[in-house]
Amino acid sequence: MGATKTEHFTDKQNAIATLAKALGHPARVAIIDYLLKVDACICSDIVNELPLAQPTVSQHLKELKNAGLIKGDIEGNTICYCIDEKALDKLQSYFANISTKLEKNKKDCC
Amino acid sequence: MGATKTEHFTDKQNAIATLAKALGHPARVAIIDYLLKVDACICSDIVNELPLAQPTVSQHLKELKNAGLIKGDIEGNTICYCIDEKALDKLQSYFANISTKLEKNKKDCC
DNA sequence: AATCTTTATCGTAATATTGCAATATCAATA
DNA sequence: TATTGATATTGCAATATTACGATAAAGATT
Repeated sequence: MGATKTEHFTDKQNAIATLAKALGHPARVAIIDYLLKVDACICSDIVNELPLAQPTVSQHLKELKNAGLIKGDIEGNTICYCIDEKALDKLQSYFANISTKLEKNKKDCC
Repeated sequence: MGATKTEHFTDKQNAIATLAKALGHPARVAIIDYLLKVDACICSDIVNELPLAQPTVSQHLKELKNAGLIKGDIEGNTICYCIDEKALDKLQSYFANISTKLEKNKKDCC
């Protein structure tokens, strides 16, 4: 085996898992951090910013894009990547919701 | 290769990546969902709840525990797993912070 | 003590991820 | 049009993840 059994879970669970997985690598977290920092959508000095070879960075960008966390527009011979707010909003509200529930329950086991 | 180059990233980036990675599988999202739903720290009917074999569930629980997302206490011959608020708070504030920054920048590229 | 119940571990097969060198692509510029 | 610069793709090696059957461990029950 080795393949995730996605079909047995709800769409929502799969959606969160996909987004979380995309952020499950420090390089990809670093890319998001960088895109937030340079508040214009500066393109890929990302390669210079990261301690990884260009093909590796390109691959990480692709994964972030597939997951919907970033979008990229061609702009001449470079590409302008930027954060896709929708995906991050989804994550934000997911965790905010969890925090609310945890606050309410306030059980003291474990 | 194939091993993540964690040493090149910041502690914070690695910390977020570790937590996100732990949620990067629908079964583990489902486990968190379940622990939230049963508002007592009910133990492992989790196995019955999930479409996976017991050793597989046990492995997923171990990963959530290693990442710090859940904690488990032995209680007789069963184990009481429950959500570790600290980790979820960390995620919640990470994404809340991102949302705030996105709100502020409101750039319209891409 | 023998058995049951619950959970963990081991071993292993299938598959996915990570990383990079080499190469391709393609728009801009000389 | 030949070259440069930015990005993507291919191919491959190393490693990690996912899943589960078999088995182990250990408290509870008979």
